[in-house]
Amino acid sequence: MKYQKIPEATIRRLSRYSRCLEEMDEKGEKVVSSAQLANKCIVNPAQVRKDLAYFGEFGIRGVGYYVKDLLNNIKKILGSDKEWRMALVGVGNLGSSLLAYKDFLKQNYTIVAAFDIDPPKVIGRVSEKLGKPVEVFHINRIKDVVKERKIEIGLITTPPSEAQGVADLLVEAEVRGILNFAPAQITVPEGFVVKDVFFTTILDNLAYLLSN
Amino acid sequence: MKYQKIPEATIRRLSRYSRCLEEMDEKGEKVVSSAQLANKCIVNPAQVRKDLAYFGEFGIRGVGYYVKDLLNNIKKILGSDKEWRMALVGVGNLGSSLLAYKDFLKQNYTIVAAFDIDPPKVIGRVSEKLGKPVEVFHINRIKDVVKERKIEIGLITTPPSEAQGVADLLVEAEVRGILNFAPAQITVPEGFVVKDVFFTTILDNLAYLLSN
DNA sequence: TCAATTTTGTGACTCCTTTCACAAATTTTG
DNA sequence: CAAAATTTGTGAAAGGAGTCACAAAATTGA
Ligand SMILES: NC(=O)c1ccc[n+]([C@@H]2O[C@H](COP(=O)([O-])OP(=O)(O)OC[C@H]3O[C@@H](n4cnc5c(N)ncnc54)[C@H](O)[C@@H]3O)[C@@H](O)[C@H]2O)c1
Ligand SMILES: NC(=O)c1ccc[n+]([C@@H]2O[C@H](COP(=O)([O-])OP(=O)(O)OC[C@H]3O[C@@H](n4cnc5c(N)ncnc54)[C@H](O)[C@@H]3O)[C@@H](O)[C@H]2O)c1
Repeated sequence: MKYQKIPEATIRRLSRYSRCLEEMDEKGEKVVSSAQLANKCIVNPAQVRKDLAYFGEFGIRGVGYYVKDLLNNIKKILGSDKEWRMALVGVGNLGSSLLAYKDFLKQNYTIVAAFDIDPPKVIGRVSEKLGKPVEVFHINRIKDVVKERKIEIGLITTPPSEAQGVADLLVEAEVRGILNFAPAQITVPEGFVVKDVFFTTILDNLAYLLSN
Repeated sequence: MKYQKIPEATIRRLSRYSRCLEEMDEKGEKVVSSAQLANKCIVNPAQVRKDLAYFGEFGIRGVGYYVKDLLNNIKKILGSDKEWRMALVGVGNLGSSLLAYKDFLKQNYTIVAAFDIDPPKVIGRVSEKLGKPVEVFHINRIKDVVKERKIEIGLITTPPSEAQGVADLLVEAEVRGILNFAPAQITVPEGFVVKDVFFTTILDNLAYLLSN
């Protein structure tokens, strides 16, 4: 297998396979064929095999894939085998809900600090709903805390007008990955990555499909 | 311009153009070229023109596009010129945050009813933070209320184990569009549409990009 | 042991999307 | 008014991504 550029869609599907394999593993299923996995994930079986083939040969001809083994391999590929430490900026509506999101606990993504600019939200506040509470700091402490807590991903849940400013702070603090929930186009230097979660874009998409 | 199948990516970009044009309009900008719009949206100028050309000729050669006019046209294409009435199912963490999301008020998407299965969340409850409060009903009333309030889109914010069941109820109530936040693969009959918002998929994506 | 069966991995093909490049339309300038 | 400048709309080319089809590898069963 020689090197090729890997399509972004492949990565998205790997994440899907990962979720399905986890379910299968929980059910105690040992082996899965590309056809079964494809069926569960609603894709083409050849697509499953091709996606996996970008990264190696994980299956056994005539048999299929060992669920646990394939799951581990996919996690290693995605980098979701390691613990990712995240910071949340903007402890408002959405931010609070993310802080209280219990499933993060079960997964390899953890919010280890939160930031806000509004003193009432900051002073002594921790998110109580979690087993392990999350401290809320004033935004002006972001650089220190990021360094101290080895934060690698930032979640932006401030109003859109603040998003670029917050992104700049995260970049300055060398947080290389940003997940942006504010509906604003933000730009970061080479070497940094932003992924957007735009509810409205998805709703517009739905609206289009329903209208046509 | 003859009919062609329109790429999904084109629809996503139209939504992006729409957001940018709205900003420009607010700033009072009257005219925009494909190059300027492309620059703002970080795409290729030819892409902008081609995307628009699927639907008609909206520009003037040598001039560009009238901001207001183009914005209206894009909204008409997306179906985001009309009011969309939505129901939210699952008034937990995330659900409450969506109910309190003020920007929905400014936009053409409105949550007009919410549902839950947990009586304490239902009885007499309304979401107070909004100017116009949202009533929370017991899930067993969904069919009536959907009909009565002419609901066209459903938001699923229940635990993943309940997502398919809720989707089935929405389908039965003839809600043709579903926005699913629960990390579970749900299926609906022909003629219905599901869009997923999987936080973990996006985080996996970030993790992959940061690891490689 | 060997034929039949299963299922992977992958080259070739098809289909779809993006980018390029330029004629056509319009405005601006001299 | 004509030439220069601008910018759209679009056919053609290039580039990616998805599907097909089959050889290769492994298992099963007689
Ligand atoms: N609430 C939702 O369900 C929802 C849904 C989709 C998108 N969004 C988007 O998510 C973002 C947050 O939405 P929300 O409803 O939680 O808003 P919110 O107003 O409740 O919260 C915003 C928070 O950001 C803080 N903040 C403002 N400027 C800051 C800065 N410079 N540094 C640090 N913190 C700062 C505010 O103090 C506040 O606590 C918005 O951009 C919104 O458009 C929200
Ligand atoms: N909280 C977040 O920030 C977040 C982030 C990403 C994804 N999600 C996903 O969104 C979903 C909701 O998360 P949450 O944190 O709000 O959970 P939650 O437990 O706080 O809320 C779930 C709500 O659904 C209700 N419910 C359960 N079964 C129901 C049914 N059959 N019909 C109607 N209502 C029902 C419950 O009573 C509860 O109020 C989950 O699937 C979660 O994985 C949440």
